[in-house]
Amino acid sequence: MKVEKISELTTNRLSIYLRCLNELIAEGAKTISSEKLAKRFHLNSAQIRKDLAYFGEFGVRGVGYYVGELHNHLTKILGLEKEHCVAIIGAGRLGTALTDYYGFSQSNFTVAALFDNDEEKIGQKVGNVKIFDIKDFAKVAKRDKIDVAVIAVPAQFAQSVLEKITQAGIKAVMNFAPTPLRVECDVKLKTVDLTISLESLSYFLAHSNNANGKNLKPNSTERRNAL
Amino acid sequence: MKVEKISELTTNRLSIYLRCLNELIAEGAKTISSEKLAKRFHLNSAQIRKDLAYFGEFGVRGVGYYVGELHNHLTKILGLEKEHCVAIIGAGRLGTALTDYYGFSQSNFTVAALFDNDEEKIGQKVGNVKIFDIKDFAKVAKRDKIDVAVIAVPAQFAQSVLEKITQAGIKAVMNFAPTPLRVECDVKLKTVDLTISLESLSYFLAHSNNANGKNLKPNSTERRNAL
DNA sequence: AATTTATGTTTCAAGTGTGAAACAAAATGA
DNA sequence: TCATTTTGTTTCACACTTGAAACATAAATT
Repeated sequence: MKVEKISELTTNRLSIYLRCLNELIAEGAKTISSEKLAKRFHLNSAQIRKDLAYFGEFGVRGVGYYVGELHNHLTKILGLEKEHCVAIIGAGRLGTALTDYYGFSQSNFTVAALFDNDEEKIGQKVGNVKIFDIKDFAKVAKRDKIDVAVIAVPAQFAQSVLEKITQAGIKAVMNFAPTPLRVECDVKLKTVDLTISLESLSYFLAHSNNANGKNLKPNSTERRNAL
Repeated sequence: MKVEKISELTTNRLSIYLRCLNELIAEGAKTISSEKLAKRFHLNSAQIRKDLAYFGEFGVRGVGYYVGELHNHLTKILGLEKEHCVAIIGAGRLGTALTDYYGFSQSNFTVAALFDNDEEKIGQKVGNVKIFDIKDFAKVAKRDKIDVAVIAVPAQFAQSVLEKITQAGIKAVMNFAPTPLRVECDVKLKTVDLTISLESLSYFLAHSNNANGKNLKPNSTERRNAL
């Protein structure tokens, strides 16, 4: 385990770099310099080098980075060389939608199980994924080697679901319930709050008078989100 | 239009406060002090007062805030007193899932139209929402008074879709395509990148050795996302 | 009228992230 | 061998957010 603390913004950028490399590989590029990478994908070359330098010396001075090699390094750094098994808790609209969301299947994340407390739903299937009783979470999670959980239940149940799954040993959780959750520090929680995002758009619409001229500078918080 | 620049983190917190007030209203509370609000919902009382003070004097010294009144103020500030009409571009899995996602219908956001370029899909319906040809976006958006667009198309088409909808006058866009997009400054773009979030979880799993003791301090970036 | 409560407002220190600049080191090519 | 390219690394200034502290102000209560 690396002891230096690496900012999440840094690791988010690693994801971006990996995507860029995928494009370059598809084009057959062999090497790329930080400068060219930055130019092409609207990034910052100094930051690319700094981000990568946290994890080792992957480049060759005078040459740049070997595309395939760097891709492998980033894949390893991000832990994407192994398959991750995902459980989705909540077999409602959002949960079932996420179950066959191409974004999961495309990458190294496989949805292995759905959970709900509705007896009508338990035992049914969404695509190939079976719906289990949330009471059996610990057992099923262990059996199916679940290492990532997605919370897609109504806000009022989210905290208790979170506690249940962390007690079962899950260390990585993505939360779609529009409520802040509290977790112990050895558990990683990512909350995706669509309500806040929508209301943020609404705020913008309410406070922008569309009279001012356009300009192309992207706004800074969006830049942070995007990179 | 307020001229002071208000941080997006501030407006995100306004959304949180609004949720808290909804709970309090449901319980029949009439007034609440910033201190009690903070204690109960794990917020910071000084920050609550500061955030609210950007927009006016809503509290009563010696009393606190009148719950219903503050709720109304926040609703207005966030522009949630009017209905917003949402168009979703991309009638794939994610797009159709979002279409009947309760999170949209519950609030003041109504999905008014779906768009796609697949002739098989055009003309069909998802729930009550009709799927239109993306070529007709400008026309339909004007007719149905669309003011928010959601991009749910594959990454490689996202930028061109974005340009099409901004040319039609849309000023608020939520992007689910896993790619950074460039917009003009008078357009608000929120990118929700589930891939980055997942890979961030993967990174955490790859770099945490689960040997260290637990502690309850929430990690700072999650706190920022949640509040 | 005096006390209490709690907001509105300002100020400040601490932490974090960004991006520019400078430069040594290493590899390539002429 | 020498010049060029580009990384790896350090340093610095700038900006932003947070949260604490201090205090005046206003309302309510005794």
